[in-house]
This record gives sequence, C-alpha cells and structure tokens, in this order.
Amino acid sequence: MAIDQFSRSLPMMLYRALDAVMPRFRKIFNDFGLTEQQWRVLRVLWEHEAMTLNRLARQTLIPAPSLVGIVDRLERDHLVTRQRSQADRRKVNVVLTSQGAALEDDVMPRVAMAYAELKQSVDNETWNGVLAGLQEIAAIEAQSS
Amino acid sequence: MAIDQFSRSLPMMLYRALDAVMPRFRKIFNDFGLTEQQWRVLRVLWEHEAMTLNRLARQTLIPAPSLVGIVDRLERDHLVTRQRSQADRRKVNVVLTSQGAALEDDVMPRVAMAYAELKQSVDNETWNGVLAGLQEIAAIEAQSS
DNA sequence: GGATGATTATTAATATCTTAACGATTAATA
DNA sequence: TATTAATCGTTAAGATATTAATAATCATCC
Repeated sequence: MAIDQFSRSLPMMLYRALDAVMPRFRKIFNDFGLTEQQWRVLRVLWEHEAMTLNRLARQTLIPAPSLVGIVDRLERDHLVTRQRSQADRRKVNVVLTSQGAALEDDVMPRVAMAYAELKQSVDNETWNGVLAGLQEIAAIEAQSS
Repeated sequence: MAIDQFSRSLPMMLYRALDAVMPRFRKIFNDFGLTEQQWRVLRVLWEHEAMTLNRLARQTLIPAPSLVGIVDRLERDHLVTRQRSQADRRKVNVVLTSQGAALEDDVMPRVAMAYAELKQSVDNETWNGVLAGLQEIAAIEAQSS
C-alpha cells in the first residue's frame, strides 16, 4: 500500500492524539457550562480583551461561519458583546463582559493543572519534538491548486 | 502563564497541523462526491470487506452515533449495505457493495499521490519523529476519573 | 464621482460532533 | 429460570464544521 497502514497515517495519528488528549479538558469546560470552542474564544479574549471576528477566527482556528453562532451563544450567556467598529463599519469587535472576564480566574487554574498533568505523562524530549515537528507541518503552504 | 502560549499548546498545534494537511485530501474526496468520514469508512472497508458498526467506529475514529448517519448516507448512495448478524442479532455488519468496492481503484491512487507529496514536503526525520511522538501521546490512558 | 472589485460578517444547507438516553438482544447470576 | 447486568445499534438535542452564497461596506481606478 502506498499509504502503509491507514491507521498510522499522519492524519489519523493526529486525530488519535486529539482523542486521547481532549476529553480531560472538555470535562473541565463542561463544569463551567462551556463548550470547547467557547473556551477557545474566551481563552483568546482573556489575552486580548477584544478582537475582530475575523482575527478571532484565525486565532481560535474556528471557521468564521461557525464563529458567528458561537459568539451568538456567548452573547446570549452574557460573556461577550458585539461592538460594530466605528472606523470600518464592516468589522465587528467581540468584547469580553465583566462576567466573561471574571471567568478566567475560575477556569484557567484547572485547565493549567490538567495541561501540566498531560505534559508530565509524556517524555519531555518527545513532547518538545512533537511540538517542533507539528510546527513544521503546520507551516506547509496550503498548496493552492 | 502555565500554558505558555495558547497558540502553541499541544491541542492547538494538533488542530493547526490538521488544518494544514487535510484540505488537499478533502478536495479529492469532493471530486468523488465523498465527505472525509465517508472516505474513512470506505478506506477501512476496502481492507476488510465488512465490519461491525462498533468496530468500524473504532477503526475510523468516528463516534458511533455519527457513524449511524454516515452509513445511512453511504447506503443511500449504494456504496455499502447493512446486514444484521445471524450469530448475534444485536450486531450489524456494514458491507461494501460492488459499486463501493469499485470506487477504490479511482480514489486510492489520487489520495496516495497527495499523501506522497505531503510526505515529501516535510523533512524525513521530522516526519518519522512526529509519527512516533503522536503514537506515544495517543497511548496515554484516557485517565478515567 | 460612479462602476468595479475586494473585505467583513452573515445566512443557508448539509453533514458531523458531543453527550445522554433508549430499545432490543444477549450474558451473567441468583 | 426469572432477574439483573452488559452490549449493540440507534435516536435525540444542541453545537459545530464545511462549502457556497449574500448584503453591507470599503477601496480603487478611470
């Protein structure tokens, strides 16, 4: 087979790693009534306060059409607000509410601890090697045509 | 920050790598009217002819509830069939139709070529290192509690 | 300065994910 | 053997992905 074993192909190994890693985090998110992508949006806003929907999409790796609904529900839950840009009225800034900002102190410690545990369960050299390798793979151009 | 940069966390790097790698394959799938997970099901069946829905879920990394609908649509398109097991009537075997089997010769070459191109665009040592590292990460127990 | 072309957010349609629950069947057990 | 527990496929409900298209706004260019 050109692609030796399907199960060991790069894409499947990437999915498999995510399946092994994400459940522990999702449990934490659920404890706070958050979905994974809601968490991602908040995680970025906790660092940047506010951000255009497009930039938010890039930072969170969430496709813009999905982000629209996600921000809708975050707005419904009073965690963020939409603010139309004055300079360029096409742009919409997603802004943290005080409630959304306050959530950071509750969620981040638990996530940080889970992340530390995860890191400890993997050999340190392997960990760094994977991150570096993924960086290289992620840098491959989208190979237009 | 305990989790240095969010963008460089392991989960985000995994997602980023997938975003860089998968579009080229999805274009091929679309050329044959297949979705990514329909492809995954066929890819496994091309090697095993038939398989229980549960085992198929594990092999494809597709959650069982999702797989139900995916098999529904593959059945609608006359690519697979459901066959209730005689030995254990709880089980359902998903079986390739001749049409589904025939698709292999059309799809596999193009996917294999895209995969080869992908592999070539990454340093060989990096490639193997990432696969080995992902294997180790994927092996982490689901950490029950 | 108005037609043309790009950007930004959004909607639409279909497919899939996530979590929980349920019905049918089989296995285990008292 | 009647009951209880486990397994298998499935349904349900809400959230998200994927791809294409659209309305509003902005930039450009002649």
